[in-house]
Amino acid sequence: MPRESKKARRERAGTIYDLLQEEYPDAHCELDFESPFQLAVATILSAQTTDVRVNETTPELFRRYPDAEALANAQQEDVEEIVRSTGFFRNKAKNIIGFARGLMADHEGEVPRDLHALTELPGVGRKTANVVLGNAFDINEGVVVDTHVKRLSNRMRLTKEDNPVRVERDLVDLFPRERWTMLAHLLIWHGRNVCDARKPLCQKCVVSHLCPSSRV
DNA sequence: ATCCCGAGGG
DNA sequence: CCCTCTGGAT
Repeated sequence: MPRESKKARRERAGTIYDLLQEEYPDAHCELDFESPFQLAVATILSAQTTDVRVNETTPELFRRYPDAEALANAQQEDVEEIVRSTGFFRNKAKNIIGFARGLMADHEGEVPRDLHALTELPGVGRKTANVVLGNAFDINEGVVVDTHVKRLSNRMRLTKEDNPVRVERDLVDLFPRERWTMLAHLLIWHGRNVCDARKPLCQKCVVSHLCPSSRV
């Protein structure tokens, strides 16, 4: 089996995208939010946790701390109690308060529409920044690479990299910019519903014929 | 590389 | 019990 050419991989990637979009026409960000600030906070909380669990904690969190000014003045113990069930709760409470204070100090309480400015803020890495830019501002700055995107990209051999930054570099090279945000949603939905981490349901997978890891 | 750290599934 | 869930900081 010869090494797949760049052109062939781009075509395969495009077909995978089309089939997944057909399968998940309503794929979207499943975190509940009403502002860029709320999406950023919810995304920080979503580390190593299901979005369902995040959505259980954020109504109370945003009721008490609806914006950066309120959260910047919060007591850490109060925030810890609200976000406890998301795991890593001490770090997450510290991070979202630090994030709010950073917004107040450097951005007049508003979330910047800039990847570098975002990643300078406490608790915000490249993944979180890409989520905010793509889903709060409709800016296709990069591809969100989370645990699902990394796993599926490797299984489908859209990349051979393990480092998330390198995975993203391969993905932005394979897909046109206007597809970057939706690509992550499609891979995440497929990862949750079919291409499970432990027991992938290759029999139910609409792209199994394009996947080198398929066991069908 | 390691720490943070909760909940649900198999 | 072990693994996984939209990671980031040190």
